Amino acid sequence: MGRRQVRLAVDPIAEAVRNWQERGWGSPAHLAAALSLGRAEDIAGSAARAVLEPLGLTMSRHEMLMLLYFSVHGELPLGKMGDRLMVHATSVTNTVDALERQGLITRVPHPTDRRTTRARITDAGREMAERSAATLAADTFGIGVLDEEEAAQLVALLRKLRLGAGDFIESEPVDAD
Amino acid sequence: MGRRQVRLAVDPIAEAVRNWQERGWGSPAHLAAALSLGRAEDIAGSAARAVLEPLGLTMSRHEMLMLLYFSVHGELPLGKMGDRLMVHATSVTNTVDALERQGLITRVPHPTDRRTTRARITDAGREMAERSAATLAADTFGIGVLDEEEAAQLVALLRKLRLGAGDFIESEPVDAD
DNA sequence: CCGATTTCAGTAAGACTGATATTA
DNA sequence: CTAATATCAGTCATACTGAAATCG
Repeated sequence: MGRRQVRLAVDPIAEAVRNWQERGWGSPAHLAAALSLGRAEDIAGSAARAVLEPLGLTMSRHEMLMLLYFSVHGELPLGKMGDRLMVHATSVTNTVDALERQGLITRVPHPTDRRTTRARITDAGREMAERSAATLAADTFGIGVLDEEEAAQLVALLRKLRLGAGDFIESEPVDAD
Repeated sequence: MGRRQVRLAVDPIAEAVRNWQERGWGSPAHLAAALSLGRAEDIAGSAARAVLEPLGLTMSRHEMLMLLYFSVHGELPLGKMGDRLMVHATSVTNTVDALERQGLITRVPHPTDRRTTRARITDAGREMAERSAATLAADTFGIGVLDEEEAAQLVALLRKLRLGAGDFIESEPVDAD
């Protein structure tokens, strides 16, 4: 997970942009942005994984656990979770297996549709969710060098990207009251 | 690679932020930024992988190929490549194996230090590098919804993040002349 | 019979650990 | 002898495909 940490003497992205321009391969703004996204995700992701690992969680497991934690009845069909987390059905099975082995969730049969199975978060799962969330927050999700305004700018830029990629449907912004 | 594509009715990140605030778990700006980074990388990464896959390349292989393509003599020691690409030595071995199998690079012995091996890009490798680079650029690296100014803003924000994480050493900005 | 839901078996790429051979 | 370099064997988490079982 993550990548080897070696401090480089020059910014490799700036260098890639320079090379790109020298060959006349078109505007490098999007190249630099794409490369930056990859590195930034690795930075934030590595920090998150480092926090989660001693808790016995991976990113996938943590995401599923939080999804269940915030669900209305602490319980969701596996298929719904696959949609929400945007992962394959087989990956859902794997992740549910892992979390169930850890006692953080349990599989419960759907009362009416006997094809479907639901996952339900356990008390231990709730405790774990609160603990991992608090630890991640205390670590500022690995991006604490950005202040709140910069983080907000980042979110706004990336929201346009996500919207353009069809990640979700545009809707009225809901202010927390 | 990538994740299952299902258009959601609401922005899952906005929802996570709302849940976060309701529990009083502190300022959600960094949460939203971290989640956005993950999704954005997935969007750009999936687009890149979709372009590279029909060429027989993965991200790792493509990065190594471009590194060699832009190197002064088309040739680098494996260890140096590991530093530059920030991957483990064993991963370098794997990637070099794959590219060599494809005839895009060859292993050449180091003339003086017989411990080290160098990878050299072949003519076929150069053609492939130019082809994959051109195709990725034509695809705007999967982030074409952003205009050049937005891409530049993104790069600037993420540069601060990378710098803070010790990705590279700050140095004088080099304007392309 | 058709389609939805979940699971299983198997494959692949990647990151890692630990051990090993070679050589500076 | 010690450190550096590269490789190998094996493990792990993840993503995927194709097939199967169950059931509406």
